[in-house]
Amino acid sequence: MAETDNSAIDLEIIAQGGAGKPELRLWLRMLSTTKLISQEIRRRLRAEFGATLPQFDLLAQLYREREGLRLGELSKRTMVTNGNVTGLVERLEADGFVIRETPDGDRRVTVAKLTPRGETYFSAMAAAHEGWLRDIMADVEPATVSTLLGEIGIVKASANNHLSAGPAD
Amino acid sequence: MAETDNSAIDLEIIAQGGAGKPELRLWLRMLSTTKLISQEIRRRLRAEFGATLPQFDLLAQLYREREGLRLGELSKRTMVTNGNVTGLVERLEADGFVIRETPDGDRRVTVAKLTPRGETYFSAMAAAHEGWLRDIMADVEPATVSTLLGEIGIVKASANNHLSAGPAD
DNA sequence: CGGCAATATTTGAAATGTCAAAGGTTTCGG
DNA sequence: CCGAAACCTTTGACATTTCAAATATTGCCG
Repeated sequence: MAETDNSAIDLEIIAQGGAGKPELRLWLRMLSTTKLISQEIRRRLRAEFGATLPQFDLLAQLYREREGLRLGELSKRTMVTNGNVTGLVERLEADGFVIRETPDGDRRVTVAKLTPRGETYFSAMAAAHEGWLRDIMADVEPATVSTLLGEIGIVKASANNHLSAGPAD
Repeated sequence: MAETDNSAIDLEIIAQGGAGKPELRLWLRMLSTTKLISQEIRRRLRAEFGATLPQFDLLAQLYREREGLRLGELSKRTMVTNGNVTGLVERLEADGFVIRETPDGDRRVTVAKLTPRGETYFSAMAAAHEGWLRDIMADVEPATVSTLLGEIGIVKASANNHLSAGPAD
């Protein structure tokens, strides 16, 4: 069961002793790796900026679209449910990083956009965030990073084609 | 705005799919892929078994250790915080899938173990779960699965070696 | 013009997630 | 033994998460 991994923190134990089905093993390894890195990023975001990961994600989307985004669009891009976006934007607005406004044309819609303060705040976080990732992946060869980017893309495409709800964007 | 404006210079590309630093792109792709598959698994677990993903994870650990596990050990293996394990086990116990007991030797400890009903329940879920994964990854070549397993292992090892808290024990 | 389906967001209940602080229980040094 | 340190779990405050139901608004069709 020991392969190249001695970590005690390891979801992969679910698989039958490491001899299990390859797809299952791959999934468990992806999941535990992502969880590990997420927790590290979250820890640093919290310690250095007092922010959470979902907040960072949401701000990142708004940073790309200076005109702002409708909440439904934010929901799709961040892969967060509608109801969740409401609460996230509420808290970010309370902190002064975001403002909500309803366009004249369609009063069903709420558009969120960054405030100047939000832009400054996110800029600092983004720079740090990128450095953290280079640090975390410091032992991974550039060629491996490149290969992984493509192969994980294949996995993502496959998953997208086999959703019970039908392919989503 | 003239002189001391160095805040938002080359960060436009952050969080974007097209260009930018390879490590960042890889991370974002890993994250979105994992999120996508997690959501699919969660949907099916809920629809077919009325279970949640964290519950499934926890039961999987107990299934492998028929003698039961201390809550702290469960916390490490599932990568869930201590406080969270308490609530998870509480709900699973209320549903009759798990029992808690305190060993005679050390009354600080709580050990959780599967009930017979819990074993039956988990067996069924595990079988289905494995099938779902083969389905979701149906378009990924076996050779790619194998390559990915190794390369993601490298990423995980690198992350583990660069945790701000020091390597996870 | 009236009504109804489609669209967009909010709300509410329940579960999960974090961290920090508080509770008991051992264990060990003096 | 006694008291302090170490250990294990629970609790509490908050944020995030999902789904489903409720609201609100628009657009279209008859």
